[in-house]
Order: sequence, then C-alpha cells, then structure tokens
Amino acid sequence: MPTYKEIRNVLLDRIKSGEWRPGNLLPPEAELAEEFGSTRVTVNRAMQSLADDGFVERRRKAGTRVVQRTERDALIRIRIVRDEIEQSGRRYNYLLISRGRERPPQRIQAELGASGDLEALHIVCLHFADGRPFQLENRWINLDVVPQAGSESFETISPNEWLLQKVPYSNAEHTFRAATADSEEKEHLDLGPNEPVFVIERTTWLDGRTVTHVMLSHPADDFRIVTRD
Amino acid sequence: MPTYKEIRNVLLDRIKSGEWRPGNLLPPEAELAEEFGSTRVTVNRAMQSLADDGFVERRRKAGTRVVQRTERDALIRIRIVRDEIEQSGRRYNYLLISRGRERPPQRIQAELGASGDLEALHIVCLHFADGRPFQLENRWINLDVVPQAGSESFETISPNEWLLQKVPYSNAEHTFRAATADSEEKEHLDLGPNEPVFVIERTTWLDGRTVTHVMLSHPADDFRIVTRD
DNA sequence: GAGTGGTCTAGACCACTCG
DNA sequence: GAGTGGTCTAGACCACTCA
Repeated sequence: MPTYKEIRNVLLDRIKSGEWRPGNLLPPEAELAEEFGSTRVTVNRAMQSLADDGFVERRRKAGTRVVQRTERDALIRIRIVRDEIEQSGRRYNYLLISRGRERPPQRIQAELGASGDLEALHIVCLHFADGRPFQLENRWINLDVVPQAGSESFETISPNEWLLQKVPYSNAEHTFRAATADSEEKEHLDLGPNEPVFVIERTTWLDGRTVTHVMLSHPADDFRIVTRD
Repeated sequence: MPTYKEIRNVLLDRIKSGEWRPGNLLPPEAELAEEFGSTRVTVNRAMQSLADDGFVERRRKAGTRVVQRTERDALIRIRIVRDEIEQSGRRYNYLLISRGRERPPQRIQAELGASGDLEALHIVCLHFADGRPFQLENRWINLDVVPQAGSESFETISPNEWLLQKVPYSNAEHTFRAATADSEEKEHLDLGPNEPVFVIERTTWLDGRTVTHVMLSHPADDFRIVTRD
C-alpha cells in the first residue's frame, strides 16, 4: 500500500526519465489508483503535489499533462544581514549614519504608494563584516503603517531586525541589479572610482499598504546571491 | 461546510493579523475541526498547505507552531533569453561566436564534477535585443551526459533552447553577482572601460550528473532581476 | 452528456516524540 | 504512556469543460 509520496516519486521519475514527455497526457486518477492498488484520493494527493511544484497541469475533463518548461523557478533565501554575516563566521557590526523625517523623492514616493505630501522616516546605516563595510542600507519607512518606528532611535538595532519583529508576515518584492557605485556608496562602502556594486531593492507590504522601501548596496567583490536546491 | 482552502485562509489571517504570533502553538487539528464544523482530515489538509508554504512548523505530539521568520523566500522566474526579450516587446537575434571541444579550466572542471582530463563542448554566443548586445553566453556542456550536443552546430539555435528541449527536467543552481566587465565582455557587449556587468552563473544536473555550466553576462544598465509575488 | 479532477465525511490505524 | 500529526479507505457529490 504505497503512500502518496511514494506514488508522487514514481510519477516524477517517469516524467524526469522522459517516459512521459512535456505535453503528454497522464492516465486518469482512477486508472493510476488501480495500477498502484490504492484509492483515487491518494493518487489525487500525489498529483496535486506535482501540480503544486509545477511539473504537471491539471484541468477537469481535460486531464493532467506534463508541463512544457520554458521557464525555471529559482528560490532565494534572503536572511537578516546580521545572520548572513555571522553564519559565514564573520563578526558583525552595525552603525547608524542618519535618521530623520523627510519627504521622500519622487521615485521612492511612488514605491511607498504615497498620497501627495507624505512624510516618511528615512534611515541610512551600515552593516560591517569583520570590520569592513558589507552593506549600505538606505531605507524609507511609512509612518502611517508603522507609527511606532517614529519613536525608535535605531541606534543599536537595525531597522532590518526591528521591522521583522514588529511586522513579521508582510509580502515583499525584490529587485537585483548591478551598478557603478555612486558617491554615497563610494564613501560609506570604502570603494575606489568606477567600482561596481550589487544592489538589492525591496518593497514590503502589509494588507496592500506599503510598509517600507529599502536599497541595500554591496561591494561587488564581497557579495553574491545563490539559489537554493 | 468550509473547504480546506477557506480554512487555510482563516488560519493564515490569524497569523498575519498577529492573533497567533511567531512561536505560538496552534490548537490541535481535532479542536479546529470542531470549530469549523469539518473533519480532522480537512483541517489537516489546510494546515499541511500552510506548512508547505513555510508559515507553520508541525511536529507530532509537539503540535503546530507559527514559524519565527528570520528569513524571507523570494521566487525568481528565469526564462529563456529569447522569451525574455520578445516578451518585453523587443526584437531578438542570436549569434554564435565560437564552438569547440576543449579541456575546461580548473574552476569549470570543478563545476562540471569532472574526473581528470574530461573534454567538454565550449560554446560562446551572443543574444541581442533590438540589435544591441543583451547577454553574452559562455557555456560548457558535459558530453558524457549529453553526447548529442557533439553533433549540433548551434549556428541557428542557442544552446539555451536546445538543452531545454533535450533535457527538460534537470535541477539547477544559480549565482548572481556584479563585476567589472572583463576584456571579453567589453568586446562583445560593447562596453567602455570600467563598466559593470550583471552576471548569472548556472550549473545544471540530471540525476546527480552535471549537464552544463553557463556564465551569462549582461550590461548592468539594461538588466535587473525581479522576484515574483 | 460524459469524463475528469476537487473535495468532503467517517472511521481507522499508525508513527512519532514529548514528558 | 499518551497526545499529536500523517495517511489510508470507501463511498459520495459536485464543478468544470470538452466534444
């Protein structure tokens, strides 16, 4: 009596081995249930899990087909800067550079989904690994959504960690790009002229309202992102 | 009679709203089943789906807890270069620069999981968007795993697309980084001195054997990666 | 209309692991 | 030992959608 996971694995092997090619129709659940000597519910569980992972597409009446992959999903795990540094065995330090209420520039205002003349909390700070600048953080926090941020100094805890404690389950969108360091990045990251930086931008929402927008710049020779699996 | 998806949504709302904070124990399945007027199996389905998505952790006897998020998963969809360019409304062109059997350099040999003096197929080619260089592809193909590649000229089809047709269900690992363009990148991507590039490296396996390793370089001002959801 | 997947219930047994 | 989740079966009804 196979479990749904065992069934899933058998089916996945048939897909990976090419026995069932992209576009092919899989046998209906009832038929597979008979083959495996189990119930249709169990086969259904197995096939749903394959569909969740994007290997097959299912439509009522039309049946289950192997997906033609023209795309590839890559999962990235983004950690708190401090953990990232400490887990690589390096010493972490944090430095607040500036903090104040300001009216964000046009581009940031758009990211914050702002209505007219919103003021936001603007924080610039640095994260060090073994004493060397690792990441420059340039952040805007929407005080309408997280008013408590207005009374936090961020002198000992980075906004990164603070926000995660206050707003644990927000959604986020990330952008990754390469650029030549601008003057602020050069100064704080201790870079020479024409040196490249790796930049992550993240916008975070809760309930459709923008919580924060942040730009994280790294010296290119000390930073890379690797996918998992 | 709520469906498991409806139950899932209610539970997720309680987590997102902070009613159940990270670390909190959720009620046992039997109790929730009573609350929702459904069976334990249905509640189980809902909670498993929350566990799949990383919102809760479940252990027998210990129960189900809201996960403390110190990390954030971001999903990236990597498309075939051609699709990426065409879907942005630009014209795609492809140019093969070189192709030959070679012994890969040390670093690539390690990536290919190579045993001693393996020869691999080395291909360099360019992808254009609206006539401008968009991506330089520098690829090594393991001929032990994909011998058919040895008799493909790659003059009209890029290795990218060819491999996807031949080896649809491999696994991959990606690395993203920023760098200053090297001489080859400067020449083919038409870049000035000291210009940054965004580099994607990908290694692909089938059944634990390395299929291919590729380095994809982009002019930084024309490329970024955005996560989905 | 008929074939396919989507889901539920009721009852059951098992597997793990905490205290 | 006992509480919790993991999973199966048997039967059922429904929802979609293709021909």
